[in-house]
Amino acid sequence: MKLTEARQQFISSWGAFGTHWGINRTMAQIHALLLISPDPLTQDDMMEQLNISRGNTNMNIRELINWGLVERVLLSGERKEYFTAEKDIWKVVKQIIKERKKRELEPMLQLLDKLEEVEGDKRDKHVKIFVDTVSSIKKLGRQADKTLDMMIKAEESWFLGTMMKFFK
Amino acid sequence: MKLTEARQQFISSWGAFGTHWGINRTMAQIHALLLISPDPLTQDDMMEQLNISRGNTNMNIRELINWGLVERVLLSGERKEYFTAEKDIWKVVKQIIKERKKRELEPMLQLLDKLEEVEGDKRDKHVKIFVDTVSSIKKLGRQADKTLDMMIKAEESWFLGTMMKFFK
DNA sequence: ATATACTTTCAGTATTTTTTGAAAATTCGA
DNA sequence: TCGAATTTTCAAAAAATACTGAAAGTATAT
Repeated sequence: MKLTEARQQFISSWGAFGTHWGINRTMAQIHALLLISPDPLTQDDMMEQLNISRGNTNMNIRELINWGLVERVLLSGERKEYFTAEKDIWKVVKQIIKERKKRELEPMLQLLDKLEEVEGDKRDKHVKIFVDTVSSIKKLGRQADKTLDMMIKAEESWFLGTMMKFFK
Repeated sequence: MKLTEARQQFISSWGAFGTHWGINRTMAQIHALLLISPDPLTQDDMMEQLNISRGNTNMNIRELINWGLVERVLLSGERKEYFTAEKDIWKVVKQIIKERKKRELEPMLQLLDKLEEVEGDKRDKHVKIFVDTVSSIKKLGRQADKTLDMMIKAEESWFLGTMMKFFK
């Protein structure tokens, strides 16, 4: 397979993959493009390579910056802004975990704390199953939260090495 | 907080949560409703409690069954079909991991295998970064695949217990 | 100061996804 | 075998989401 075709496939699959995980196609594609670009790109480069409008490009770059996956680079002597993505995949994964944990897991745990305090007699089976369900989700959620914290702090080598032995 | 309100909040947040993870709102809400229902429900029960149409209910129940999260129950002497969800959250999580792994991670790894074999000279920096990116995603993906396999096989007690010690 | 190069915004439009509801299909008891 | 109860399907409608492009905003060089 030629590089051009392979790049095309990579970008388009990364986009499709993203949509299964609640990330919009364009954002994932811009990220993919930057991952496989040896040098920083401008907005115009991305517009051209992905066939998308200026507005769309701009919005999604900003979003990627908010997620901590892309950053602005200033090239000396250049007026234009350039963008680049973190290339270390382990760091990328950790960053995504960090953000999703903050945006989704933590608020969910807070809600569950509130819901667990529902009024009512646990002898009522509706109350019982509600409280039991909420408690058990909370328990697992808290464990996940801790585990992910550790992953965020871990080095790839430590993580892969130890996990491998651990899980044989 | 009253049970009715708490249930409402639980269902609606579970739905919103789902949409952040590529699961449609109704499917997540039906699942939530079944999780906190002590007894099996009929389609009509769900339609009424969630205010959704028959078609929508039917389609999403089927989808939940495909995901292995809900099953049909036959109540003796009843013509109608009843449905119930697995209540053990650890099992639910394992089932979701299993399905997403099969549907998404595995096909992704297959694609990466193909893309890694791109033609071209690695002294070309475009070829080099492409191959390096694909390889490193593949490496991490394979590790995730193995780790998730272990989780799927593990018991909750083993998992939580050992993970806790492991991660202090 | 002004012109120019570049970036950001956002109302309107397009696309995709989800939902509806009525018709068709199926199941089951009599 | 018939017919009522129930489930399934799917074309059309609605809702949600994403994208465009032109105008407004900013920064920089001269």
